[in-house]
Amino acid sequence: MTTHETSTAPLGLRERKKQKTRERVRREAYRLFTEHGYEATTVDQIADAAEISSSTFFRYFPTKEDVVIQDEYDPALAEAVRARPTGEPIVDAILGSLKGSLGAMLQQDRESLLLRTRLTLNDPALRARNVAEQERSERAMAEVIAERTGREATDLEVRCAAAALIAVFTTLVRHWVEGDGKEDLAALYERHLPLLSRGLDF
Amino acid sequence: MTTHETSTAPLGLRERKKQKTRERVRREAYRLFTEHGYEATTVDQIADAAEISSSTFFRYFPTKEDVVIQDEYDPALAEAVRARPTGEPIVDAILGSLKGSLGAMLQQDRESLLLRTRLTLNDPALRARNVAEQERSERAMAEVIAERTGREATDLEVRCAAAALIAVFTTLVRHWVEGDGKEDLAALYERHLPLLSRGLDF
DNA sequence: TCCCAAATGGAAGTCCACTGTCAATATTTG
DNA sequence: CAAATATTGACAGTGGACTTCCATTTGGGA
Repeated sequence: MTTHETSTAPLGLRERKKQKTRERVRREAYRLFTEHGYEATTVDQIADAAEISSSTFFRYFPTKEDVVIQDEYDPALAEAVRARPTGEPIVDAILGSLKGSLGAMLQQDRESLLLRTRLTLNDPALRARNVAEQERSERAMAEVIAERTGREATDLEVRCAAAALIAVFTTLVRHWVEGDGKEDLAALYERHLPLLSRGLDF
Repeated sequence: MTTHETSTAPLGLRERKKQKTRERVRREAYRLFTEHGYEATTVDQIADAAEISSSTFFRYFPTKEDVVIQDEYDPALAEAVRARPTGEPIVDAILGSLKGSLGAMLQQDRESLLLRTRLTLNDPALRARNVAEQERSERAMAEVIAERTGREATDLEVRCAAAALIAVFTTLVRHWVEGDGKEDLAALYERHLPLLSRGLDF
């Protein structure tokens, strides 16, 4: 499940239409982006494909960049980790979470994750956006670690740990994408995350 | 020393002038960027400040982004690590390098590093560029680790380690910049890098 | 059913990065 | 010094993201 349903009143026709349009625009945008690249695709083309005017496009998305979402798996991960017992080491807690609902989530969104990641990894213009997301992930992770250890989230040690964790995540996802998603992402985590808990023995 | 002097024939007036101009443009660009931000500064303004026409600007720099240099400390680090004894664990090797010429280099470029880092950290448009640099750093680091351990640089384990290292570097530099460079960067490395070698004990 | 507010399309317009051309000027070379 | 060559400025584009405005359409409530 990708979208957070806000507890839902019957939702009139108008709203439903808007939602449809929003989805359609995104779908077409992604299609064009993967076909021709992000930069090479103009807003006009997206608008045409989605059968709206370009002014309407900007009513839905403040900028072209905003079409590219990022439904934050890492914050979701942070959330999942929160549910784990406090004594458990952080790496174990993460791996534990992956076996639960989070793993299912990953499987479900596999296609779209693959697509989006490939885009943000390859298209320079999208990277900036991605970096911002990554920072949020780092902060979220730092907060979880802080909660679990009674330290401050701003503690340099904690920030470093969070950064290292997210960096490994990213590396694994990148590897996974490079292999067209054929490998099992969860297995990659299980195999390589312990590197950080046992220490770099190089 | 920031620029690599190519072994130098007497270098005519024409060349000397070009070099001057190049420097002037960059200097003015940086000044304007820090004053008003990267996006908010137009090429015309830079050209005016540097007293050239905007067409000349583009003769010197293919794109506006290209004005922002990045003299790659991390690859330099990789180089320094190469000089260390092979048996030494990677983290120790890095810390060892910092005490040598690399440390001096950091001190020397302190101001400009501070300036540039602040820029690339705060200005979304510059991040993309930065990310590319970071990837190069990761690859360079991965290669060093590979050399020292007889593994492949493409080994996932190696890539993860390199990514984690660079991530911690970045975190430390960011912290350093946030504190206006008042702390001792080398000391930060010494204090926090061991986190990775002893393992995340959270 | 009728009216209002919201959503849309269309067109014209702004801003800025970047390109192409050409004539003027500066440097080099012989 | 003169001819050849390189560098520059001025100027007029182009393309694409984003804005503004207004007339039209559409959905929702009375």
